[in-house]
Amino acid sequence: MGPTASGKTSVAVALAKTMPVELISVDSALVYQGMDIGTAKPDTATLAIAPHHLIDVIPPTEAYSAASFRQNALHLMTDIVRRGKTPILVGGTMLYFKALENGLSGLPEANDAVRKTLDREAENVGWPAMHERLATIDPETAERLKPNDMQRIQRALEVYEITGQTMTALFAKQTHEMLPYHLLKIALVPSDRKVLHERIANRFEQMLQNGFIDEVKNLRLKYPELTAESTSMRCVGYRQVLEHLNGTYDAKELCERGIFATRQLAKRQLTWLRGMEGVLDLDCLSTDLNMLVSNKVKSFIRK
RNA sequence: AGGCCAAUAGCUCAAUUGGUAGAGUAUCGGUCUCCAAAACCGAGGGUUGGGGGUUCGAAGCCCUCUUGGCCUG
Repeated sequence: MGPTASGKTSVAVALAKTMPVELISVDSALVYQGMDIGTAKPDTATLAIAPHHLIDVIPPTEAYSAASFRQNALHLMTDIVRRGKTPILVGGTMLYFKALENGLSGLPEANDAVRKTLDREAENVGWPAMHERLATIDPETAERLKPNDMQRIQRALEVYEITGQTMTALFAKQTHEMLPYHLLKIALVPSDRKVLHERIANRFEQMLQNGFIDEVKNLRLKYPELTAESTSMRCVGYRQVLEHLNGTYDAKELCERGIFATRQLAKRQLTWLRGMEGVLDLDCLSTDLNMLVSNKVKSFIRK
């Protein structure tokens, strides 16, 4: 685990070269086909040497989710273990890690039609009013949600709409199933945030030079139904490129905003990592990082 | 060289025109159970370009300096 631009891929590839492991990507953006430059997806040469599961699994017009990830990852892990290898989960989508480890309480899956209906209602009355409505249905959930937290209010209402039961009731019912694996949790965190910020800036500028804007243009041509609201187009960088293409701001501002958005992403990822139990923190700026990780993993596998 | 205009938070800009400086954004911190590279919440930050003056009181008036822009020569 680690924030964006912490060097997870290179560590994972180094591991894959020297150990009987298989890599599973834990990344909500790498799942999209055709989104390569802006997601800093490992290139084909790298993927040939060190294959990653769960990369390029859906077109950008579709939506992935924590639940899909958990399901896919569990199947893959079973297969990998059967082949006598150790699964290595590499990525920065912390909700996916959490969903994998703790399960998801058997809530109903997302329902596009229900969400659209709720969206339309909210457009008229506003989310605070929807929040008030949730308070009459499921006061406990409403209590922990802010009136503007549209995504979670919508989810809570959606759950009720589909099952007729409140989220609170469903949480109480379901005991989380244990994950049948021993986990070694390693986080790559920077000892100096400034250095990570520099890396982020350099990497984003590089992406622009490598044709990031053209990548987005081509995606729009190939999938005319893509909009700014599409889950895939809400990814860091893609959103900003779209806004730039729509004329909201110039190239210089695109670069700035892309960097800001990436820094904010990294910050949120670090917040997750700080709150996680039993995580081994390693400095991603350390020069012998590969060796450090490799030693930890080796001794873990031996055990 | 002379004239005019501007200078306020890291950045872009407000301040009923003399009553004691606020927004957006950035930064920092946090929340997170099927969109999570998402969505949301909170915090810090300015001796108002420098110096002097007028006034009970100056971001706003006067003088001067500095910097930037425009105009004339």
